[in-house]
Amino acid sequence: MSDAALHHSAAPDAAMEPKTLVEGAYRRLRRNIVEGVHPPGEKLRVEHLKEQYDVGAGTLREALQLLVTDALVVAQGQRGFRVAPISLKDFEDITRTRVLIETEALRQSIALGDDDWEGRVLAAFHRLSRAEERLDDEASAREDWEERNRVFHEVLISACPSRWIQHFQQILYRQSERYRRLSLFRNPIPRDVHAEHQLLCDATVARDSEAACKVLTEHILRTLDAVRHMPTEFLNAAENGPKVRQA
Amino acid sequence: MSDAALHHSAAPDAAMEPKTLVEGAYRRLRRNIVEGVHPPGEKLRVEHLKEQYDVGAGTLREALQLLVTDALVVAQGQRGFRVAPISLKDFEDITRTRVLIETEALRQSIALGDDDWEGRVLAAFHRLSRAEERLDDEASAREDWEERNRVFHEVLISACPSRWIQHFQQILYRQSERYRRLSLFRNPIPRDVHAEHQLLCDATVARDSEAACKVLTEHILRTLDAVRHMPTEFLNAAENGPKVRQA
DNA sequence: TCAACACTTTTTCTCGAGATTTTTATATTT
DNA sequence: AAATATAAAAATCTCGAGAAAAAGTGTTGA
Repeated sequence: MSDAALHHSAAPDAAMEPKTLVEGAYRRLRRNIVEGVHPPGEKLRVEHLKEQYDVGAGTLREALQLLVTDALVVAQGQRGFRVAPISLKDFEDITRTRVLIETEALRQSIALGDDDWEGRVLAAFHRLSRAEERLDDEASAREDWEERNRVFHEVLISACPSRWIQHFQQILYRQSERYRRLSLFRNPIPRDVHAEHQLLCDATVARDSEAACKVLTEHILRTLDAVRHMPTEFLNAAENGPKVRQA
Repeated sequence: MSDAALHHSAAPDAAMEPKTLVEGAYRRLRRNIVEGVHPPGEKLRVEHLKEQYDVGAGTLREALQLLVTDALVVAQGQRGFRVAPISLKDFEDITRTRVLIETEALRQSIALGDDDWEGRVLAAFHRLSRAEERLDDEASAREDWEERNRVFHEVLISACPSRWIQHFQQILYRQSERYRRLSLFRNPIPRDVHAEHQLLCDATVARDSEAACKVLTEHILRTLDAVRHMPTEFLNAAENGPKVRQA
């Protein structure tokens, strides 16, 4: 279970702050891996990272083990840890599975969401739209956009009562984000993304399950295309070797 | 990610033996939790368990963290670890999500499986049937049956190319098994389970996706009924612990 | 009787150091 | 020069001890 326990977790995870050093290191590490600070395939040497994250070796190891089950880090027998590698095949898998999970979640959400949920959807969409307007101007807007995009997708399915589906959605979204951030390293976020979000928001509030799921599916698949057109170096140069070479 | 990393893991996890003490402790702990040796809600004190599992405190903590992400153990802030509690609501969620995941996996498996896969399905079914015959006679047959039932379900979807779907299926199957073992603590395995497996096997080898998924869905839902008719003490008396008072 | 406070005990959390294993570098031989 | 073998270096894995926090216990006072 990522950070918040699957059971009895009232508040969203990002809100409450870590109660333990392990959890703190876990979150910072996870963020840095998703954001590409630790690129795919990079060797994660405990001796070096303990200084960078300012925790003991054992503590850092525990945080790494948490990331192993999240599939963001792989543990190789007795040869330490390493950032999970990436591949087009893996991202295709992630994308298809995410479509399966997230459309089902949206379906349930639309069927069961109340007026309050509708309000939250509109609010999240509005916040996202505002961030999209600022994308070209300020450089720092990218981080805002990423955060608000995540929240928008989360709110969309927040009326889905299944904790497990939401859990799997979180895991897959994080995986997707890692790929997307790589593909958007140069390419800006295309204009029509906003239009897609608009359609998705409209169909959802109109309680049109089929239309909403259709839009969501295309929306998710669009990211796959972006990664497909990504320079191949990004995907294969990930198999970083013994001598760690920074990107 | 349970025990085998999601990426590049050639052999099934149960086959290869642990390369590290952490992984060994992780597997033994997981098995004991699924089998109910550590009942739901039980406090998992590191100081006591380190002797039972014959490893150091830090090592045991790492193993526990792995189980946290598997949702078999919950970590409570600074109040240690505890076996994940159970509830009928949770099991309904697990069951429905499992239907979603496992039917999709079966669909893909049927669509893409080759002759070799068909053979493995028949072989797994045969082994399971033999174990079912011995269920009444020998007492030790229960463990055999559990193992072969798991393998049968795994083989059914083994031709599904999605690593992520298989990963989620594994997690959910383990969760289900925990509940099933509780519900079967007294009640024996009913006779008609064999008939269901037979139907499932036949429809699968006949490449009849719709029929196979229908049978599989009913098969999974049947376990939910069994748990529903379970004495309520099992579900609520789970909040074990020294002198635990509910919040 | 019950609540609040201080004290003791237990448990968790964290860190640093030693033992294996893997990896790198060097030297020797064919 | 290539390949094997030996030695050195680095990193991992593991354990036990100390600091921080929680739970438990008993006493006092209204």
